[in-house]
Amino acid sequence: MADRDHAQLRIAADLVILTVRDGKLQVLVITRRNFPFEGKRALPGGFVRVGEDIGAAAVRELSEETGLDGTALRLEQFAVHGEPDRDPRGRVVSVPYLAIMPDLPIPTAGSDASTAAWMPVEEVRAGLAFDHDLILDEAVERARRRLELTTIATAFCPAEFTIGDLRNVYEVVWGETLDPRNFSRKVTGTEGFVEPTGGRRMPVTGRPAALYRAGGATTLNPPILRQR
Amino acid sequence: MADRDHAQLRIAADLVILTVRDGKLQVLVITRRNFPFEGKRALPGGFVRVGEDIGAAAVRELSEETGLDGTALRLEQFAVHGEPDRDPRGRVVSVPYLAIMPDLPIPTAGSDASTAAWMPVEEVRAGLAFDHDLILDEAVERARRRLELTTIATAFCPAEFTIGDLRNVYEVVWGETLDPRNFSRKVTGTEGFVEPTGGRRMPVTGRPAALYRAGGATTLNPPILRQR
DNA sequence: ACAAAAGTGTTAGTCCTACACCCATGT
DNA sequence: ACATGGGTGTAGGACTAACACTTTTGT
Repeated sequence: MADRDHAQLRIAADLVILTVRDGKLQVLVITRRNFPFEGKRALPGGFVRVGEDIGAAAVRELSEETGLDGTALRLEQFAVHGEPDRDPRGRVVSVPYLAIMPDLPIPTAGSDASTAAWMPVEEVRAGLAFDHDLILDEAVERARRRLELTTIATAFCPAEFTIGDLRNVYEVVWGETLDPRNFSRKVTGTEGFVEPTGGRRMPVTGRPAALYRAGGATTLNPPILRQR
Repeated sequence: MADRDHAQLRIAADLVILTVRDGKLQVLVITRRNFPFEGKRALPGGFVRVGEDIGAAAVRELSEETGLDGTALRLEQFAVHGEPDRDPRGRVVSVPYLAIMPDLPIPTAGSDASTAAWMPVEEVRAGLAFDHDLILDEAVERARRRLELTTIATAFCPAEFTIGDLRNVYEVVWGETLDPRNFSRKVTGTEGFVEPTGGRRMPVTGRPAALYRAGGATTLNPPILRQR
């Protein structure tokens, strides 16, 4: 019935951390220092330890490889990849996590961390180690859907942001332009999406924009749907 | 860095197979014959073999335990559970799959299969082995969302069905009643959701209903949203 | 004739889109 | 004054919910 020869089976927790930076959707990647795919870019992540929870492993690996604090992020797990030959080291089942964060500098922490960097999703596409290109694509599609139905877009923004900042997130992630007037109304009219802080921000030129912080709601009703 | 003591780590593929039967949402469960939780109900599933794809293992276990052919089902993988102590036999990471099928009798195939049966979700709730109650809840919530955005409801129905049958699926899975008139228009007005077969079905009493088959579309645009 | 289920018409409301227009600032 | 981005008003269309009403059968 159950076979016992599982010596080589391991679980890896991998992370797709997305941000909007320089007007582009960017992903946090590291450069591998070891076999296999040495020198190639890959998603941050690593093996789950004995007795360690998978989500905890994701947070730990993120910290070790990039210096970021994963406990502050909403990590969302999505579909695993476990094809028997996806890793030349043996059977490795990858459990991927998606998180979204504002454009912060990567703390160039200790040993491993020096190679972590933001890279535009378009640039790394088809260039990552393992099946990480596929995992990245699935994460991006998931993030796009999440913008439709949840308030996660605020996670791309700093603590205080303008409606224009938020619209920029949607435009960059979806790759389409939105009407600023209608978007503004839709966001401010949705209970719990954003709350005015009372502050304002002066643009280089133009009328000052009101500042907002993320509201308490997590789901968006009605949803903000993409054009099809 | 990576530790090597993974002797006990195994992957299990578990299945949540849902149907609508006797006006209730039902799930396919087996009765366990072995340690642990012997005699308790559980979701069908079992350990992935060396060199075996996880999805293939799900199909194989479904066939072994229930006699059903999983290749005919759209299996959809959702969030894994890998807490270190979720299985008394050691570290087992469960990869759950959701599938939806019409109300068919369970083939009482060979040895293991005799215990497989449909059970109403409400009746098995809080009574399953391992953390299968939790996995079931997540699967049901996922199925509910799928009805909103995809044409998956037709998978609950036999090859030919009436609009009333389809409405009954929504009502049972969502646990709310829908207006038959508006539902009928919404479904027949959505390109690719259902196609008329030309046939009719006579109810016990009342006007005959036109028969339909599933159309080619998989996503539902516009979606059919639940009341909030 | 009646009950029951299927299906059509209609109306009022909500939401979305497009775009004209006004607002507030730096240069 | 003018360019620029922020924001409001508004009209037309699409979609929805609610429900009166008609159709088609078995008894």
